[in-house]
Amino acid sequence: MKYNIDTSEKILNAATHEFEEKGYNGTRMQGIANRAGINKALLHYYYKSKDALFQIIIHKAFKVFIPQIVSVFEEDTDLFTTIEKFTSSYIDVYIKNPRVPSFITQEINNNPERLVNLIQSSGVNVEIFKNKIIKAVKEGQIIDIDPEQLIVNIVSLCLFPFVAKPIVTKLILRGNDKDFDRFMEKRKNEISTFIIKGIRK
Amino acid sequence: MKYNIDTSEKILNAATHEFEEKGYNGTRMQGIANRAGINKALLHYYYKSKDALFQIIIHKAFKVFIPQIVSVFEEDTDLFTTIEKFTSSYIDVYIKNPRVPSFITQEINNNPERLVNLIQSSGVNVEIFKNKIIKAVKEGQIIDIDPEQLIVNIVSLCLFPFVAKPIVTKLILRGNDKDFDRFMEKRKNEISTFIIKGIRK
DNA sequence: AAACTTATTAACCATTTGGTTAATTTTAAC
DNA sequence: GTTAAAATTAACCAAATGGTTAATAAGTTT
Repeated sequence: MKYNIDTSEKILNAATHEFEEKGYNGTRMQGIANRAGINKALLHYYYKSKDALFQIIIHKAFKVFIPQIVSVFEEDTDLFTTIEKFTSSYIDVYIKNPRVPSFITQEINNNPERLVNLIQSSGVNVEIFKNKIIKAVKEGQIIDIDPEQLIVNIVSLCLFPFVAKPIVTKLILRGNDKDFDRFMEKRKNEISTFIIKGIRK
Repeated sequence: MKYNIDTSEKILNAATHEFEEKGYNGTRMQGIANRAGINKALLHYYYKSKDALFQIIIHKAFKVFIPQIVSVFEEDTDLFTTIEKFTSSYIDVYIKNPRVPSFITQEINNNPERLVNLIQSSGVNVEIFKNKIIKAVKEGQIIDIDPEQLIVNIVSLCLFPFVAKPIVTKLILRGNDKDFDRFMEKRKNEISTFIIKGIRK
């Protein structure tokens, strides 16, 4: 026997929660151990250091989420369909993993370099999407919009609500977590209409 | 003489930078002292504790930025003009204070309650804006859009690029800080066109 | 310039924190 | 059932960190 897989998973789950909630600097190894119901020494027995554990978790997060989105870019469909599919599946991923955007946002501040490298090395290629937009402009299908502005628009509309979840929930919706979920579920389908109407000629 | 105003400001500046860059948990009192070119004991002589210092800084940030935006809501202009003015001045504030959105975003994660209270007590009232949207829908000026979705759209489009600045700069623009500034300067004027086209009947 | 207040510092302290050691219990192998 | 490997723990450690103390330097007042 080499490493109890059950304990290993328990730790990884606990650590993921802690890091997502409190960020790297706010997370304590003791806190992870407590949450996993184990001893701090055992934690270090399974994972060398806090940093090593964090690396694994952030890598895992990207391995899971990025590919689903990339595949949408690469499909050979028209721009409108791409936008519809992208927004819908992008929001859907985060409805199921609502703490991830904040986690990533925190990481942007702490270590921008690492994050950029991670995304790049995970095969995201914005150029394909850019070209699709440029083509649509040339063909007169959409208005003359800067492809970079449009991409930022799309990503902003999908991601920001998750990053600012408490503000959206309490200040704008004046509700609770359930109201937020409903709001995002509705958004998942509506957002592409808004975007497409904003660029269609 | 009670407290050297110069030293006091030096500390506040240093602390603001540190907190903005590293977040509450990542910031060290020694780091602030170093940056201010003083001794750690003097830091505590001027500001009771790390938390007290942080409170002052986050309050100050809100006192400065919120009122400018609220005033736009309250003006008695039509919806389209309101959107134009809001997006333009909102983005402009952050072009001049680009680290603030990340700072606030970190605070959302650490202490959502405090942030929501702070915003509410600083007089932001979304209802005025909501009503303006509802009225525009009724009068057939814009399509039948959920006012909450529209507000989130507007805020997302303005704020998210700042929160994800490194990603936008390196991954989408494939440039540097200057490219980002140019991008946002252009965005300041273009974004309202996109929004209004997206809702106009 | 003496007396007093304010500003600044070096040295110190208690607690927290990531990480280690060495011993103990559990599991698997023979 | 004995032995070896793996899993788990209690106790410990050094460095970092927020904060304090007590002494000194710089200004003000009279």
